Amino acid sequence: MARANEAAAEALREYADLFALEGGDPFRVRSYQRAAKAIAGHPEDLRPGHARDVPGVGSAIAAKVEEFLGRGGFRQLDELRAKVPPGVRRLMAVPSLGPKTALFLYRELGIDSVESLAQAIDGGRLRGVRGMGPKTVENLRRGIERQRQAGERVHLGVACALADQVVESLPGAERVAVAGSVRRMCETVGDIDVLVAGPAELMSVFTAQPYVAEVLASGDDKTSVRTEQGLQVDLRRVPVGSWGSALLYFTGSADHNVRLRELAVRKGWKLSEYGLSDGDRVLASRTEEEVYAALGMQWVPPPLREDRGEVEAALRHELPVLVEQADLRGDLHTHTDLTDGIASLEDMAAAAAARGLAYYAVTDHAPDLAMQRMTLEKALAQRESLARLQERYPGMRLLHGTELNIGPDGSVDWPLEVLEGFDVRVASVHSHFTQSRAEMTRRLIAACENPGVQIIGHPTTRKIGRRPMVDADWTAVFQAAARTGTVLEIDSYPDRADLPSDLVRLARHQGARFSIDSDAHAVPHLAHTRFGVGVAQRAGLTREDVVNTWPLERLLAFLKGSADGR
DNA sequence: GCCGTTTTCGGCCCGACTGTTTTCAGTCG
Repeated sequence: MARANEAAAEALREYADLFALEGGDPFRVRSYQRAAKAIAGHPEDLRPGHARDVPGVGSAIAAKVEEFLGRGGFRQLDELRAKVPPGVRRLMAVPSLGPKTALFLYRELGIDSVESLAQAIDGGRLRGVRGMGPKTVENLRRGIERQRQAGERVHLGVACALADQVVESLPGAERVAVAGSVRRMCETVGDIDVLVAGPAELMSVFTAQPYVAEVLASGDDKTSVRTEQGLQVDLRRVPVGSWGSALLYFTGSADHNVRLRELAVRKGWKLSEYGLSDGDRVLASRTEEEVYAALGMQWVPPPLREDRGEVEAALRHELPVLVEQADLRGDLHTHTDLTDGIASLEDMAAAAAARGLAYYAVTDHAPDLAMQRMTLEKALAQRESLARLQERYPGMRLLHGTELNIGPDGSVDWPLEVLEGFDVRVASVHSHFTQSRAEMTRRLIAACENPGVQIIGHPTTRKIGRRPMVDADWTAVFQAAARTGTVLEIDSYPDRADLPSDLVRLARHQGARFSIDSDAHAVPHLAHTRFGVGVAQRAGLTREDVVNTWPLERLLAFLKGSADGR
């Protein structure tokens, strides 16, 4: 993936933040933000001399990017960094705290970090300060609390990118694999575990990598570092002969491992990272499959290794055949630059075809989300463009869809006769997140019962580390979804992972079906479905549970039938 | 700072919500 793009985009995001903090022109701030978004979402790697090829990058930003590609920074960024302490920028990450307030707190009260803000709140120093009423202070306190709960953990998208980078930086290894919570596809990750087999020099290769900020500990068999972004990475070197048992041990979860060790003990054996052994005799160690087989079990896919019934199922040889990314035949929730995507309809469709999809729904936002400036006329014009574009893709069916807005009362943008003109109708909550449980439950059930609604998009609306899930009686909502044949989305965006896997389990128990969608706003986002598949696997979903693994005809019949049946 | 069937200057996603305010500023999607 385009690593230079992400680094350059992050530099521009930082510059936009610092520029905003300095009171810079908001339109210029937005230009930097837009350029960052466009660069991050650009399907091609940035190359020197080609920054201007990215839409939204003009001559001024191109010059900054070119300088960044050359030396990892640019002059204007350096100057602003010298003026504004990094902690002040981090203040802006506190929900409800923007640039104006951050600068005010810094200038007037000397608050230059989230920590000093927390101290100021606890010490009552904000009392009586202009604009800092009790509710504002309480909101800030809660925002800081929410950040702390997310703690040092990052979402899986960040963790996977770093883990991939670590693996690629160790080409001298005989074997290398990511273990731990990343391998289990946990929605958030506290540290990254990587396993290698090979010479001891790999450790010094590792500590010399540019992403390493600090070496916490380093020996021949285990090295721990902290990266620039604050994440800890543990690299463990194991003998190739015990690769399987080591991978098993370091993949976890701890609870799963405990259960396996108990099984071994019951047979009079011992299981450790070095192997499954009977006294001095090693029974299995080279591969995970051998170890599980020796214990009389099926190999357990890592996303299931949480001691939530998978051990028993594996002993009975009744593990589900989990849905995989290759099973996805289509994507039912994507955007274009007609609303808030950054790529054209043509480019998104081409990328979808290149991914081998059999069907692809374009679901731009509907008019009730006013910021998107959508109109029925625009939607109908898009439908015509889509029909013309279809001729280019005999192997892929283009579906015209929409992402509706579920209003506070559960209603959506258009009347049924308009909705029926769309092949795919996703409906999502985008506002009024703080309704009571009773109101939110009624709202979501009303959406399920609307015959024009086929899929509920990102049902909880959470954003990891930023916004909690809305409060609803999920059992009641999922029962309504099952009863009406309304599909529940697993939004694959790694900072959403929404539904979360625990709720997917609950919903499946109620008989609901799911779609695993990218919610792509740019070409590279189409690949995010790997994360959505991880959520589904952790919940034990099979192909049958996921409607966009189905052949198109079956999918369309299901969507239509569920609408008719209400 | 970007961009151009509104076109080389003058717009730029726009409205709602929140908490504070006495007429509005900041934040968010």
